[in-house]
Amino acid sequence: MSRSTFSSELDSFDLAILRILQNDSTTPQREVGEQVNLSAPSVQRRIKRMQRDGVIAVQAAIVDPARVGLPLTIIVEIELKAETGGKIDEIKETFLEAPEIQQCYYVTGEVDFVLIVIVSDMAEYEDLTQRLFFSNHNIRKFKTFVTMDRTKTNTSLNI
Amino acid sequence: MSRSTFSSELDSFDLAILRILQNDSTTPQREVGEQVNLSAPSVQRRIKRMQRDGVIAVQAAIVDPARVGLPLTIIVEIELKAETGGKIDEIKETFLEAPEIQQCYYVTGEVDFVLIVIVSDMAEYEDLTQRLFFSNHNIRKFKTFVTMDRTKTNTSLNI
DNA sequence: ATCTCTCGTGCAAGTTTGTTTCGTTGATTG
DNA sequence: CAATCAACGAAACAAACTTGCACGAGAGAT
Repeated sequence: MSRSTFSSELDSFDLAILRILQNDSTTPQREVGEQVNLSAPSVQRRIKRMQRDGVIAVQAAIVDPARVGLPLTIIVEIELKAETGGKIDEIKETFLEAPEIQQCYYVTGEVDFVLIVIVSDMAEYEDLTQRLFFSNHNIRKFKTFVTMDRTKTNTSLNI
Repeated sequence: MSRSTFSSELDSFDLAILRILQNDSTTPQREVGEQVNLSAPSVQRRIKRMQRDGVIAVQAAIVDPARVGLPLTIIVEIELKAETGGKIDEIKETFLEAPEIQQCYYVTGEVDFVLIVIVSDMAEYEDLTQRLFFSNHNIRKFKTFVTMDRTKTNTSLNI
């Protein structure tokens, strides 16, 4: 089995390694190697390359928000004003800077952005809406969905 | 500084450790210790406990979906039929089992579920809608938002 | 076909990190 | 005040990571 000439291409070994690490990144390289039939150094070189190339974005500890005082997950749909053309990047930047906004998607359809916000209580969310939504003249309106249950919050992909 | 008598409570050391690990879980315990003013064994004991107690859900490699052949992120809003009361758990189970569904939130408001789906192309998404949405008689309707840009897909919390 | 260049590999040695042990300290309680 | 308990750090130890090196397979050129 051989690697493509493009360094950014992944072969079946790389995918097998990713399948393991996206479920548990603490798995020792030796054990990963055993599962994919590769030596530990080889596994390490592949991981290093995938980190360098951005295939692996980060290795992170995923924290349960309810256990650190952030029991409220809120999904927000944002609709911009029609004439808001060149200000998209500006709005994205605003959302990127807000630590309460965990995820932000720029979407097609009836709305323009979908946000996932994680806060400690409704007061904090109200404060956020004042700072980021009501005071932003490019936002026509927004809709709030309070989540009752975080049924599934995976980080792994179907690879 | 002391720990509460409840083993599941977190003190400021624990939070400091989490702040580091949720951004980079490969940080050596020794280095974490230096940053929070604790010895490496102490850091380790706290990490172990937080893993055991579920404060740290998993440590995972976060993979860029576009780099592994999954360039399409789709957000789906699902509205159930009114009489669908006791079948919520059944529907949740369906979503939990589907590997293309990365996230699922059960929400209040105009819709009942918000899903984040990651697939390779529209054909795969259409297939998913047939299998999970159209064939499910508890679903009244669903709305699809195709994302143009994954502006922010953090896993870290504002702690 | 043969040569050569490149790339990835495994092994082994060396380095760093993670883990366990053990004695001490400080706070709490009887 | 003594006993108890929980958490700590230093040191010893085990495991994992990292690096250097030589080998072998595949690609391209002659």
